[in-house]
Amino acid sequence: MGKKKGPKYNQIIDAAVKVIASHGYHQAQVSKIAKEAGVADGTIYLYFENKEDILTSLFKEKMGHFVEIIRERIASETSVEDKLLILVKMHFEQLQADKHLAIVTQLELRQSNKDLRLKINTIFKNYLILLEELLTEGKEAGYFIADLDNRLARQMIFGTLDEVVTNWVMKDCKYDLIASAEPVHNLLLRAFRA
Amino acid sequence: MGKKKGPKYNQIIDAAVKVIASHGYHQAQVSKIAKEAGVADGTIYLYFENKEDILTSLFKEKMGHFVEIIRERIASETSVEDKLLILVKMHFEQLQADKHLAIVTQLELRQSNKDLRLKINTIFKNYLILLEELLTEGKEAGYFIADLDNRLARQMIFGTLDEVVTNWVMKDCKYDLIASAEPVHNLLLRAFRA
Amino acid sequence: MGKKKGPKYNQIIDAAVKVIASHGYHQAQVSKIAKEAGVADGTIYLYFENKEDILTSLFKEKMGHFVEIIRERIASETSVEDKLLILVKMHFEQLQADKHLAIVTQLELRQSNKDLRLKINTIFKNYLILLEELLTEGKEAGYFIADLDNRLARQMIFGTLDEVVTNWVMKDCKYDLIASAEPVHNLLLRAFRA
Amino acid sequence: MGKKKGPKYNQIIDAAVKVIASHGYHQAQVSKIAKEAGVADGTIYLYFENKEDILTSLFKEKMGHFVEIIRERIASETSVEDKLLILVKMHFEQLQADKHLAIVTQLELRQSNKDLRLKINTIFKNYLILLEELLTEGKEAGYFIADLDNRLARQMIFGTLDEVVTNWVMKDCKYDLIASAEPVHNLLLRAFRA
DNA sequence: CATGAATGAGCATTCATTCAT
DNA sequence: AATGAATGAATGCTCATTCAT
Repeated sequence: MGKKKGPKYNQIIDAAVKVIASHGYHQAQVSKIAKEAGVADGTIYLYFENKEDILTSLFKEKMGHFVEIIRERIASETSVEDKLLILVKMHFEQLQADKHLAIVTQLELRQSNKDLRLKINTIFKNYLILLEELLTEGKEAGYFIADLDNRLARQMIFGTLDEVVTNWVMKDCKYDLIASAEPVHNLLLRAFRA
Repeated sequence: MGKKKGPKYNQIIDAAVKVIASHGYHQAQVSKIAKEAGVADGTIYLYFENKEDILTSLFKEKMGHFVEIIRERIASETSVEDKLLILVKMHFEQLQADKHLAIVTQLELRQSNKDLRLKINTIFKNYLILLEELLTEGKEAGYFIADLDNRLARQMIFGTLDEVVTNWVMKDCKYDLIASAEPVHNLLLRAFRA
Repeated sequence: MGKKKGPKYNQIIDAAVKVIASHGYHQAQVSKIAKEAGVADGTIYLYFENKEDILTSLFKEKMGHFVEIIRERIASETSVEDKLLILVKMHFEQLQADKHLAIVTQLELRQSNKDLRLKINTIFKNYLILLEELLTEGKEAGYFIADLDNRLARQMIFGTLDEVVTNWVMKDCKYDLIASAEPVHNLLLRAFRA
Repeated sequence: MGKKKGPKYNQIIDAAVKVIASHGYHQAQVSKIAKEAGVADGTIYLYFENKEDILTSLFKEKMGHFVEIIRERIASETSVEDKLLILVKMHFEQLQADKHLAIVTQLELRQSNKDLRLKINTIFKNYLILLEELLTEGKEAGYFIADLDNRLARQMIFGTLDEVVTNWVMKDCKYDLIASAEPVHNLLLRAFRA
């Protein structure tokens, strides 16, 4: 069981996103996802351990590269300030690019049980590491205040971005999220700048 | 049905907090709450419409005054900066004072369905209003930058505080949350200060 | 318990008829009957053994004299044919006179469990005895065919009257039931007349 | 849901008849029916929408053809009198042939709520239509009195047959019901014959 | 690989009845 | 006598998961 790969693996994940986004987490039964994916209920279990595994995998597949993409794009920048701007922009861009996914990750998946949420947090660890690297780099370069508490600053960045996105999703994604990137970036810089 | 009042009303709510905190949202059956409260299952329904009503009431009773208390305490301060410090401190204090409640509000209740979460958000509206008042006051007094975007700043404050508390809860509340109040306050002030 | 008499006894029975007629058998909770009667739930149990006892008593009180009244009125007639006409007329009259009661006895009370219905049948026994007496009298007087099977004839009379009344109730009692008395009487006589 | 077909569909209906007949309507829990049918509780819901659907289907399956069978058998007769005799005989025969079913339809199913009973009545409508056709035919052929009221006559036939069967069921089906067909037929004919 | 029929544990809620006041 | 708050047993239905085909 749980043999990943094969085209059905992605079919099922995409079906899950679609079903959860349109019916909500609690109405996303395995049979509904199977139907949407065009496979039999049992087939799901050839690709995933159990229902929770679909959701965790969904998160990994869709958000796993999230950090890598940002990290790569940032590498070519020299200034920490620009790096942070890129990060904020890309965070917003990636979620605005797939509104179904935004609904799923910001609202629906948070209704999952604690275990699932813990696994999701694991995936975020790389994001947190990236944030701390950025903060350290900023401090070492003398751009950020020397005694900035990395954990706190990281929580401020992530908390702010997450709250901004969640508010946007709750307003039905009907305004331009990316337009908020620069103002948010400015506010964060003001907080951290030496 | 749903005649609030009577000591049992509070007994049941306290039992719900305890049961949810120790068993988790999805393992908090009505019968378990009743047993913990020392009443019969049916008695629950003399005080609450249904299970969701227990949770909404729990939130209203425990968090409803949250904002009022902060607002009153803040009224006696003159400086906006001090007001914000009080707010951050009290936010942390109230949650650290009842760790069970912190677990319930930061982790467990967020697993509830969309309807319940919408009701919970309604209760938060007053908090957001208070935050915006504070921001406006700060701008008018010339303490905060004149073109500060209220919505963004409010999202930064709430997002940061919420993320800080959630991280603390996920680390089993084992360090002093209140100690973070001043550093958080400093960071926020840096971001907003003219 | 079950001490009959006292004005509340009748209050409760009348309330039961009203509640059952307007809300239906399955929505006639004891608490609803108590409220309608203007007494506390517990008071019901000072006058009745249990819920079933309310219904049986209701039937006894309202239908118990049914047969006696008919029997008395019939006594003064000499012809069996006229006696049967009186019986049919009075059967229809008594039910048309209290439509609430007609709904309760023809439709709602038949949803009760088998035990209750058996008790109700006991009350009807006197009616069946009266019918058989009439049939025997008719046969002895030579009006009715000599080899008329009393049981069958009794079932025909009761089955027909009951079906006619039930159809009338199901049509919302909106036509004149008593007008059917003579035609029904004629048909029955044709069947039995020597 | 509710995909009729498959042997289990009939297994479940037969189990329902058996369970209701032996335990009574109010003690016929879904789990009891499932156990009797030799399937899991959940399997019931692959074949029926809900519990009420089991009972309605039971009635349709077992009584739905009742009228058709009588109608077909009657078609080959020429005399109205013989047709009526066939009808009475077959009515009794079909119920005597399955005593469990007789108990269920004459006693238990009448305890069901109004909705279910309305659905049951719909099924009976064809029976009433058949009766009226027979009466009209008899009048046109000059066998029955010209001014016979169809509705009344129909109520007399149905009321009588139903009462005869119900009495038989309440006497535990311990005498021969079919033996009553001819006497009942004679009585009815006497009532209607010109 | 794929199917989908079958499984069966799990739970919120109602309401007749009691009994301390 | 009268109250009404408290009781707690009882049950239809869902849905993640399995396994024979």
